Amino acid sequence: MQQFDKLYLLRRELLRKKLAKVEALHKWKVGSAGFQPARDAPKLAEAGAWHGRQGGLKRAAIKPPTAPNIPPPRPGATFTVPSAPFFDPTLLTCGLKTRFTWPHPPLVFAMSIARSTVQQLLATPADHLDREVLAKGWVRARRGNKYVQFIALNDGSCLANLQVVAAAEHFSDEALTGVANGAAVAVRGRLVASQGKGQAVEIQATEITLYGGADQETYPLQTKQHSLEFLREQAHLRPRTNTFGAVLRVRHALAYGIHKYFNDNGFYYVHTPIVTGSDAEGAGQMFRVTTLAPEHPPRTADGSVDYSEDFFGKATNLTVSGQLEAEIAAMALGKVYTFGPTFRAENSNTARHLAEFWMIEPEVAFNELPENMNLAEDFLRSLVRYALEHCAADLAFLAEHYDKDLLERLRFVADTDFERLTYTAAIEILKSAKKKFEFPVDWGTDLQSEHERYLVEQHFKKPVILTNYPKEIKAFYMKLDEDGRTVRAMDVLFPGIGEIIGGSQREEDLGKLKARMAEMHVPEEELWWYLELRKYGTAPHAGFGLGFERLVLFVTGMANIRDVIPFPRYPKNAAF
RNA sequence: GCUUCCUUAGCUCAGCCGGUUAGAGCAUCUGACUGUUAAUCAGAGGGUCCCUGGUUCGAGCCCAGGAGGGAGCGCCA
Repeated sequence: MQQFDKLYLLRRELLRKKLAKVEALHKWKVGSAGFQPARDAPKLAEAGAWHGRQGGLKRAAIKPPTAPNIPPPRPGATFTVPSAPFFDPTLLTCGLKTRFTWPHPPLVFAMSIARSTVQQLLATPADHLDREVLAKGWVRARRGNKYVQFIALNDGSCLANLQVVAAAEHFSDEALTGVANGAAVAVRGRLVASQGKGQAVEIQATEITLYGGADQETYPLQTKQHSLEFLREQAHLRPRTNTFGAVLRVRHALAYGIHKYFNDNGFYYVHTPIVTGSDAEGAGQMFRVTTLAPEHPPRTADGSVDYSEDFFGKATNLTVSGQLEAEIAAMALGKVYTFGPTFRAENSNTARHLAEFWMIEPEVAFNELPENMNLAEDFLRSLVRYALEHCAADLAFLAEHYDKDLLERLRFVADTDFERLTYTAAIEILKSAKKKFEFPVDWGTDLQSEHERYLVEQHFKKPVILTNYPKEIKAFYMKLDEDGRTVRAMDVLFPGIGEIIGGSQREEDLGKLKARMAEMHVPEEELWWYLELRKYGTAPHAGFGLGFERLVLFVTGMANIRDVIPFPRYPKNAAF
C-alpha cells in the first residue's frame, strides 16, 4: 500500500513537471535586448539616469512561443507580458498594461534609478545634463543660509566633491538635521549645470536620506587641514581626507600598473609563500611564526625550544623575500614576478622603513646584469608615466599641498635615462668631491645615505644605477665577477628615496655558489632545493626587488612611508 | 639601537626673565546674511599646560625620572 502511494506521488510529480514545460513553451517572452540610450523613449528619459549601465532604459523585444509543434502567432492575436512598469512606444504612454496585440514593437522598460559615482556625475557631458540622478557618499562640508544650503559630497571615487544644492523650499531645517561633516547620505535630484562658480555641475536635490550622522562635537576630522601625525592616530578615518584618498588611489593605480606592465611584457605572476621554513634568506631579522605556548613551550633535552612540536613540525618565520622561490619559478616559466607582503623584524625607525611592506620581485631566466638594468629602468619609468597619465587630479593635489616640484620631477624621471656606473667609479667620484662627508669614503665599505644622495641629487642630478659592488657587502646568491672581488649587483638610487631597487644577476655555478655560502656561513642543508636549481639545468638569470611603498612614496611626493600604506606596521606600533 | 627636538582647548600653535584670572586662529554651539565653495559677520561654551617627583614665597616655564610623538643616522626595499 505504502509503495503504491509512493509510485502515485512520483507519477503526479513527473506529470506536473511535464505540464509546466509545455506551458513554458507556449509563453510569450520579453527578451533582453540590452540597455538603450534615452533617445529611444524621450518621455521616459525623465525617469532614467544616463550614467553607466544602470538606472537607464531597457528595450526588450517581444518573443512569441517558439516550440516546434506550435504554429507562429497570427497577426491580431493577443498576448501577455510580465506586469513590470514599461513604456509602450506605440501609445507613447507608460503603464502596467499586460495585454497586447501581435505584432508589437519592442517595449521600453524604465530601470529603477541606480547610484552614480561622483566621478561619473562630474564627467557628465553638457548634453546629458538635466536628468534625475542618485548619488551616495559622505558630507565634507555644509554651508549656506536660510534660503539655500550647499553640501559638498565625496564618495571616494575621485578627489573632487559634488555640490549638492538643497533649497529651503524643498528642505526644512529639520529635514537636513544631521546632514553635517562626516555624515553618510543618499541624494536624489536633478543633475544640472551649476549656477555658482567653482564647479561645472551640481545636484538640485529633491530627496536627501541620512544613513548615518556624525556628532560634530566628537568627529575628529574637520573641514581644515590636519597634521599627518594626527591623522596617523586616526588611521580608521584618514582615508576620508583628500590627502589619503589621493594617496590610496595613486597606490591602487601603481599596483594595477605593475600587473599590467608585467602582463603586457609576458611575465607570469607567481605566489610565493608568506610563512617560510627557511631562515636563511639573507635579508634580515625575521618574525617567528608559532602556535606553541609562549610561557611554557616544549623543550628538548638540552633546554632549547622543541620546534618539532610546533604546528609545522619545525621553526617557521614570516618571509623576508620571495626571491629564492621566484628563482624556482623563473627556471621553469622564464619570466616571472612576485608581488606580495614582506616582513622585516628590524628595529628601523626611519621615514623609509616598515616592518610589513609589499615587494615586487621580477626574476628572468637567461637575463644577465645589463638586461636586468634595462628591465628595472623601463619598469620604473613606465610606472611613473602610468601614474602621470591616470592620476592627474590626485597628483596635482599632492603637488600643491606637499611637494611643489612633484610633477616636474616625475616627468623628468619618466623622460630621462638613468646614469649607470660601477661601485668603483662611484667611489672615485666621491673621493674627488669637494663636499665634506660625515662618513669616510673607502673602497670595500658600503655607501652611506649621504654618499648616495650626493651622487643622485648633486653630481648626476638624475636616477643612478650602481653596479658591481664588493662581494663582502652583498648577499651570497649574487654572481661573482671575473676578478673575484666584486659581484654583479645593482642598486637603483632615486632622489629623496635612496635605494628603491636592489637586485643582481644570480650565481648559476654550483661550485661557486657553495663556496660563497660557506664564506658567508649560510647553511647548505636549509637551501638544498636552491642548490638543485644549479645542479639540474642551470642557466644565467637575474632579478631585483622593488619596495612598493618606496615607489608610492616617490610618486606621491609624501615624506613618510607610514603615510602611503593604509595601516603601517613599525616598531612599537601595530594599531588598527 | 644611537643622536636630537617636541608634548599647552577638539585641531594647529603663541605664552617674554619663574609672578596675580593661561591666549589666538580654526572647529563646535547660538544668531545674522538670497548662490556658498577654507563662505562671511556677531556672540557663547570649551584647559588634569603629557605623567610622577623635586627646587622655589610662587612652576606652563627650572631640575630628575617616565610615557608618547617627530626628524636625522644605522640596518635595508
